[in-house]
Amino acid sequence: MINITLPDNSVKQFEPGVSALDIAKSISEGLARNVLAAKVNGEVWDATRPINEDVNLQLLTWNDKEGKATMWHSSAHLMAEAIESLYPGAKFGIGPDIENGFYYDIDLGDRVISDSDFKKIEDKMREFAKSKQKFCRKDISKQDALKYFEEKGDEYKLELIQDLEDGQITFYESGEFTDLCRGPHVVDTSIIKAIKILSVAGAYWRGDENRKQLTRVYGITFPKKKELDEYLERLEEAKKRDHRKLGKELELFTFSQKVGQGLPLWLPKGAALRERLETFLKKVQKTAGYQQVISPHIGNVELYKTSGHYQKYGEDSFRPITTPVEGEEYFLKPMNCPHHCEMYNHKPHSYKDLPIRLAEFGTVYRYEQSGELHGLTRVRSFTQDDAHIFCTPDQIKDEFKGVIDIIMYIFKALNFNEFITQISLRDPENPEKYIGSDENWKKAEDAIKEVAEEKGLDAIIEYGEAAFYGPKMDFMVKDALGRKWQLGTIQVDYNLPERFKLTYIGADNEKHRPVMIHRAPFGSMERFVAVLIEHCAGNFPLWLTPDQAIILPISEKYQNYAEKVLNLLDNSDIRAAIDDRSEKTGRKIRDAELKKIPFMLVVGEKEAAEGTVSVRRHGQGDLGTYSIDDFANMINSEINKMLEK
RNA sequence: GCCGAUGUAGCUCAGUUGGUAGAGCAGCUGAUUUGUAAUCAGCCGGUCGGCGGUUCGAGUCCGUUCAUCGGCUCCA
Repeated sequence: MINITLPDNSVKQFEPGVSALDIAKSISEGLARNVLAAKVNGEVWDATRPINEDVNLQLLTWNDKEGKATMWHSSAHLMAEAIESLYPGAKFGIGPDIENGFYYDIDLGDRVISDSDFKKIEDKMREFAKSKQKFCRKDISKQDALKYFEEKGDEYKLELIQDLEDGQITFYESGEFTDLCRGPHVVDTSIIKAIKILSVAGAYWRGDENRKQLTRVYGITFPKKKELDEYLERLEEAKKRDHRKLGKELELFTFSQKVGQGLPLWLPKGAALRERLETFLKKVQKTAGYQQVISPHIGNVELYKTSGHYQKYGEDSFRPITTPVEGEEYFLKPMNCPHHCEMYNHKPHSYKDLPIRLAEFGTVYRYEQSGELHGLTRVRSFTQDDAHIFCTPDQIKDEFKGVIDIIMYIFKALNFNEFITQISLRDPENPEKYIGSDENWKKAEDAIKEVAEEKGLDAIIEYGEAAFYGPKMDFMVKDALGRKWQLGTIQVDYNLPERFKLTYIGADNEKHRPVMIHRAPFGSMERFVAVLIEHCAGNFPLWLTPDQAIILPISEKYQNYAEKVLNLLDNSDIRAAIDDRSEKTGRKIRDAELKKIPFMLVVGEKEAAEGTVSVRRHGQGDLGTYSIDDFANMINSEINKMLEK
């Protein structure tokens, strides 16, 4: 007999060779029906795989992340089987489960799959699912595995098998489909009840741009139709938060084909909102010892030859600007650092001057590939809330701390509670890839890790993700559809100080090389505003929102009073407007609600007589009558609370 | 840049097998003077993304190009 320890620490005894499914059955039939896989000593197994020794066992169902992953992975096989039967001779790359569903990369030869083919694939999958195909795991020798796919003529699987070790290779069979796969899988296909093919896209084999592009088909499945419907509904809801849609509806920004792709036009409301963000950050930075600077939008080619950007990116950039002078070339600036380096260089510096923190809302231009452009999150012209800190190696830690404080304060003021912190360090295997001394790198990397710890950041450490010029820390936030975008960034740079020959005179009266820290808490104004819109679904924090209140006179008779209220609010720095259309109050309220204006102030006979306003809050309804002072105080105290450090 | 899809009025969309465009909202004008999510009426508005082709005739078919969307690759 073997001992099976369950998650509640209870121990049950079974004959060797028992499967997780058998154990589930011994608990209840209902549980057995829902088991998708099992975690055996921490490793996810097929529920049917025999267990031959004492183990810790956790049964996995749809409620477990690994359970979902198992079902989606099995669904990928099911989809491949369906596609193979509909498109004979199709060759298969890889077909993993992903965060929401699964995909399979397929070489269809000359054939294409488009949206209109989804239904027949779904139908075929449903047909196979119903037939209760069992997933059978089979150990196979490398030689036999190669032989199988040679006969099938699938060069992708052959390539994958070449990289595997003999003795470690398994096949899974379900119905007519056999796949190279390490598993695990669900017991049989009948658990897959609701099926949706979501989209099709091109994807390079092994992620390599120079290799063949396969057809990637995305899908998702659920054990119940209701769950699929809910998922699709959630997707629809998420699309309503899309910053491109809201940006248009709220008249924040627009694009014009005539102006050019990826070149955002900030409309009055959007520009005002952005300016408030900039003013807010400028104020914070002033307190933190930054100095604002301004540099031009173009720079001589020599600047970028010095910085090294010309050699590396010259060809993929906007083309140089030529002048009447033969051979003279300028570039639109793709970053602000070289300009700031030259500012540092305008005079000699003492160690007593450091750290020097130069900040600029600097607009930069980068020729992103056309397929990369995406609303405000990926554009060709954007404004970085940039700053460069020139300091000694020993000051890195304190400077990092200071920047993190700024970023955390910003995130708090904007209700960003969920973000991902990533620390990117050297690849320990290839230290020669990086510029700067080993000693300095170690100092900086340790400083970053320590600061993250001290600040209580739950940071992910990625080795090998550092730039060649220094380690960095990035802050990422997800958009409405779960796509990750990098916002804030803090990067150490040993390269540019070298290239620009930056120096300071130390206490020893010798010249030393300062370290440069690039940092941008927002990242770029464009991307930040985009993510912010999706985050709050257009309901901006009160201090930031375009119109904080709208005054709704009941009729023309109260227009004068409405103007008086507007004036008084203006005196209290509250942004308000009057809806003086000859519409019914219900209509004005409806329109104000749709415009997501936080406060609606209804004024009529009673309010005019008493000098009050009748307050309605967006999404909440009537709050009752307030004196104008009380209302102004309410708004301002709410704002002050949000902006508390 | 690559794969797939989409492009009709400011916005959201309709437009049967090819017979030179239609709705709602927005806008304008007028009436209405209104109390917590849409008052009524009239009017204006489109070289159907651009260019080329097939056809007696193209929003509808074909080619090409531009832009957008979903991915891939990229992101100093």
